[in-house]
Amino acid sequence: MREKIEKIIRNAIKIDPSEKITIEVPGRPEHGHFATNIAMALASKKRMPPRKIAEHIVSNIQDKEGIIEKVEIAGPGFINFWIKDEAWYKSLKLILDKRENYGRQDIGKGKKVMVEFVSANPTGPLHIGHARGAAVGDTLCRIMEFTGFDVTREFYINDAGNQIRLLGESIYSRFRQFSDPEYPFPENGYHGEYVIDLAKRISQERDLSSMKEEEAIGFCAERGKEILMEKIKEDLDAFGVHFDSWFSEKSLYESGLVEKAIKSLEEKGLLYEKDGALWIKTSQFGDDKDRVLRKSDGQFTYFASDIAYHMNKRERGFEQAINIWGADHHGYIPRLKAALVCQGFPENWLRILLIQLVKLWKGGKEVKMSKRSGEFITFRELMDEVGVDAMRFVFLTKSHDSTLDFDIDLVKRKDTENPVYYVQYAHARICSIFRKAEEKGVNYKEPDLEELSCLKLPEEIELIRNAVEFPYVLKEIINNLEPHRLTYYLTSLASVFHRYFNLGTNRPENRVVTDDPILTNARLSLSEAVRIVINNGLRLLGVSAPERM
RNA sequence: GCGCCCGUAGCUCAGCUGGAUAGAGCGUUGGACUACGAAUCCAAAGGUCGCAGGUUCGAAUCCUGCCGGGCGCACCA
Repeated sequence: MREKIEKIIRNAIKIDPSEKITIEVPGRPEHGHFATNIAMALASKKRMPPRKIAEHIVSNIQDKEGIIEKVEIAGPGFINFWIKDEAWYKSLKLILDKRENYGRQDIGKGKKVMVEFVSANPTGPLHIGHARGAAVGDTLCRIMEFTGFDVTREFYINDAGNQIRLLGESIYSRFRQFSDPEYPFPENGYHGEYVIDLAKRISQERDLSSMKEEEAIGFCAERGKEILMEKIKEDLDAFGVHFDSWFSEKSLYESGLVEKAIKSLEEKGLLYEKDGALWIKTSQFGDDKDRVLRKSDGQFTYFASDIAYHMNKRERGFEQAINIWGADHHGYIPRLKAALVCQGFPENWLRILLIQLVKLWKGGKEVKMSKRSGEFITFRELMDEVGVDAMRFVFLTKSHDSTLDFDIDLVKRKDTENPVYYVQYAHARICSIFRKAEEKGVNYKEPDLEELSCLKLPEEIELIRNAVEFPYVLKEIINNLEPHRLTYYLTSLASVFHRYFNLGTNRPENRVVTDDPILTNARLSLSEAVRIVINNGLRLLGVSAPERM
């Protein structure tokens, strides 16, 4: 619908094709179904009063398809459009025809995109911050797939640094403490309960006491990492997040990709040696200063492997990379981007979405968490306590760049405080209407356009208008990488439906199921269309759409 | 000190990239079912959009400077 109006405007006045025309849904009904400010936007460029431009546009409008009921110029120069009911009925029919594919678009045109997210260190269980990243990342992926992108979900495993060594030391120390409580624990070791569990499990699998200390620590590190990765996979699986690929940092070293990356940078003259270390000239490309790739002790830094990793992403044919990171990594962005741009990567090849921190509340108090101190509530515990649907939905009700208060007691409540039930209830309610109709002997069938024309209530047109916004909402989400808009949209669609439904509470003639078979069928069609959109939307959120609650 | 994010109703947050009278949920007050499901709906009350300038026909939105809060500023990962 928007596209059609835009086309009509472009045909009515000469506009630079690059000029953007914003078409919005006005907040007040007397301003029409759609409005544009194009006349005001062009006023200064054309040196003409906006109302004059608007008049020019309006008088040149050619409505070949006959979708426009009325056009008005209002206020300083807005052009307001009213759409004919018939055009709305056609849109409604389109939803019914496309069903689970309604909203599917080819914005991406098959573009190969890698979305890397969660990427938690395998040194402990996932926590609530990871959960937020998982929810946002996975929903973004689902929406991108639905809009024509070829998406790969990847989890980057940081298994190369000394944190894995530290994990091994922590496990080994716990093992020794079983027999010798005085055995020292590593200074920055991992204190969580899970380390003790790992020590128990690993010592049952293998006789650690017969091994040399070094060997035992190495074994604990390797095995501990494996077990934790399994748990991470299980948790994500239960959350409905399935990665296509798990990429090990260690493998970058083993396959020589880090060396190769360094060599390539060297050939481009981007490296130099200073104080026994190898540096990269990122400061010339937007970073605060140059960075070390190889320390004076000969070890590569994490940054080196990260550069190699992103070069490898591109070599694997990805035309775009999206990384979803915790906000505490923001300082790292300029250097990574600089390192890629300096070797000729397109400016926006890598896009990074920062997810702000989550504050966990329980019993009216903030729960402070730290992996080192071992005081935390795990992702798994939360998921078991509040449920996947509520969790995924709540994480997407806030913009990703705003910190989020996650109140367990609140999210757990299965009542009106929880927006996920509001949307799910609308879905269940529609299913219930269909059950009721069947009980009454109504046979619902696909409507033709003619029949839909009995939908005359303003609330009915309003409902169609809201439902057909769905594809546009998805488009906006993709353009801005703001998946949280979907929950707002669904909540508002559910609201419009609930209001419509309640028209029938005291007035049977306004119910969906009435004595008039044609009207009933048309209203069932409308309800079905709403159900389809809610169902498609919830699917993209990874939230279930129950038929009963 | 420098950088990034946030500051909107009592609370938690949206605000369609500069538009018309700033929205939702919760909370408060008052209403609507012998039922197409009340997990819903209707109504009321509640705002100097952190502060001060600037840009223009027009600013919660863009720019500058302050003030608060969070997070970063390694030859760690």
